[in-house]
Amino acid sequence: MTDLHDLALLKLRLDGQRLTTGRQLILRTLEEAGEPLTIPMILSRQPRLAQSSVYRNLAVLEHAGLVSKIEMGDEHAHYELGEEVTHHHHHHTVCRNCGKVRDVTLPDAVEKALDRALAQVAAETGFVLQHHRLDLVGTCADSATCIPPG
Amino acid sequence: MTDLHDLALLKLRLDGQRLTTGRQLILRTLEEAGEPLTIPMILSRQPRLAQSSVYRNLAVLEHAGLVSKIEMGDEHAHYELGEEVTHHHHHHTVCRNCGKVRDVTLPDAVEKALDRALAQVAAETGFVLQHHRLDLVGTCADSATCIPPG
DNA sequence: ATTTATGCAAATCGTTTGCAAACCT
DNA sequence: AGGTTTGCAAACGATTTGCATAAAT
Repeated sequence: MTDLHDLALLKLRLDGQRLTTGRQLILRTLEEAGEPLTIPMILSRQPRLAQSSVYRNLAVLEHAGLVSKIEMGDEHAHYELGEEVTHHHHHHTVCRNCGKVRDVTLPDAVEKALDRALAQVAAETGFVLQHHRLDLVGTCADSATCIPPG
Repeated sequence: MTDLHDLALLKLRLDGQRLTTGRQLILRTLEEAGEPLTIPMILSRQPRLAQSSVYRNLAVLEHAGLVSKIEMGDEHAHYELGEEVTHHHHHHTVCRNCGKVRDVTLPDAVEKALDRALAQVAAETGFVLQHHRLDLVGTCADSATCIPPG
């Protein structure tokens, strides 16, 4: 895996953006977490960061393709390093009880068959397919750690 | 297809709820639309309805399994008749330009293979899978009717 | 010196809620 | 007469924005 700092520098430059201290800190926080984080989670791990700057910087990082935003209805959106950074195509499980979002990977054969079927359906309707999102909705395995927020 | 009124009466009764005029009107509006509607769309089609009552009633109808809510990040949520009402298993295309949400159906074989793969993945991680959501993200075919909101 | 980023506080906007009046599929 | 639903207006909460200050990977 390419060094995150260098890749970030490159991708931000392509967008005419700088790799500031705050942006680096956000990227490192997401990298270390290894799972999707909400903004309150990022802020609690990095109290020096200002909330509004995190919102703004995540938008910049998302636009540069470094971060991907996972929106799950009403609660806080989750953020993680983008697939171009992690080289890891995946989907998400979402716990309806505690709200936790985790990465899951499908067998390659299934993913390919799905891609083909979606391209086919899109072609039939004329829809211009850019990508798809697949979420597994259910509840956590371990009720000891599955505690609703608030 | 069972008559919507009777099915609604039944399902709401099971939830200890009444089928009021407003709830009927919402259900008929969704039925006639034949596609997912946002609350502003429902209100513009039925100006007699009060916004807060529509929010409350959609929550009641969703709980009774008559309506399903489609949440797409920041914008208004979309609502449509539930699959138990329409007997029509499907997913959604979402236009990144105009925000429109449309129903799409996958070939049965693909859907079954996907179900199997997801059950397998869930079993491996212990996640208790209830259902999945699959969205095709892209842009509308017809640029003449694909106009961003606002 | 100039441009861009930051941090605070205020504004936005979809949605929810309190409460008194209306309803009674 | 009793419990539910409605409609209005106010509250909520995640996110965005205005503006003056501070950096400047």
